[in-house]
Amino acid sequence: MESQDLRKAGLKVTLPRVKILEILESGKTRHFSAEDVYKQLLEAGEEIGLATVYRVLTQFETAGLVTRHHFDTGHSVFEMNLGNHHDHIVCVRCGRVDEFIDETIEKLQHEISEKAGYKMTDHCLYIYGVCQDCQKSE
Amino acid sequence: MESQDLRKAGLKVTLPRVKILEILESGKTRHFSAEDVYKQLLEAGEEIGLATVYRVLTQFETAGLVTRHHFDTGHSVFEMNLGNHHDHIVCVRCGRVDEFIDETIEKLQHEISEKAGYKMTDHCLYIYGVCQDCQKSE
DNA sequence: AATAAGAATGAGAAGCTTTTTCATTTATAT
DNA sequence: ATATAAATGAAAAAGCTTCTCATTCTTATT
Repeated sequence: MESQDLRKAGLKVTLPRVKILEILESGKTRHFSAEDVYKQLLEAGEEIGLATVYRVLTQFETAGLVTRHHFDTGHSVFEMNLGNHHDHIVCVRCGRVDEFIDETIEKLQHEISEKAGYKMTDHCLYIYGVCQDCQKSE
Repeated sequence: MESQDLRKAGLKVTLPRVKILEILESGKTRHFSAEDVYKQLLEAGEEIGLATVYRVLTQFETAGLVTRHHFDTGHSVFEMNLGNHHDHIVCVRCGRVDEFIDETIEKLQHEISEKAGYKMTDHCLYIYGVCQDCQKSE
């Protein structure tokens, strides 16, 4: 039950928060802009304001439920935290996002951090490019 | 002479472009927001509009003279390309930025792009951590 | 169940960074 | 010197995100 997640995060169980959590967990996609979430809410007949969507997503981020990615496409993208780390490859034309994981790169990052004297806390690797579909329609 | 760089890039040699290039090359800092550049121009007594700063920086980016970084701070940061591509390791405490380059990672990124069907245009790898100084003063 | 207190929400305004518009100015080739 | 196409400045607009504030809802307490 999602309401437990909300309670654990110290958030009251309200309709907007439950609905947004449902969408994020629905699994249709994994990466949502605030606008994406807002549209899905409208389609589902829920009259929830965009401001609330942003507020709730920010709260979810603070609570560690979602991660916010700052892609170069100009808007933020939110993603449920499912515990499995991965990096992103983003289409600069259509905004499509794919995921990948490369163990070699992961290891190298730790080595690099050590060499530089840093205690690594996080990292993000974004590859930008033109996806297959967008290459066709050039 | 900077004007040669501009000509090579197919850009007319205009006062705004020369002045902005000078600032970027001044070496006081390596990372500038558009606002940073704009302020330095004002301090230098140059009446150059912010719109022009953005335009010129974007042109410089297209021309390969500068690289644009989308940090999580909400605005873009520009940096002169000195021919040496590198990635960034950022201290989450003090904001210190170090640079590094790892050829293996570079190669792997290209391979990953191909596998995913993308034509890679760019990438950015940020490692976040606590730098040596900040680890001491914990 | 009813109530009180505080938190959450919606709608719109506002804030920021960045881009666009358009009349005017400027660089460059002739 | 002149024509022409590009560049510029100022202001408006765009796009994403946050803030304000009156209203509504959740939750703990009667």
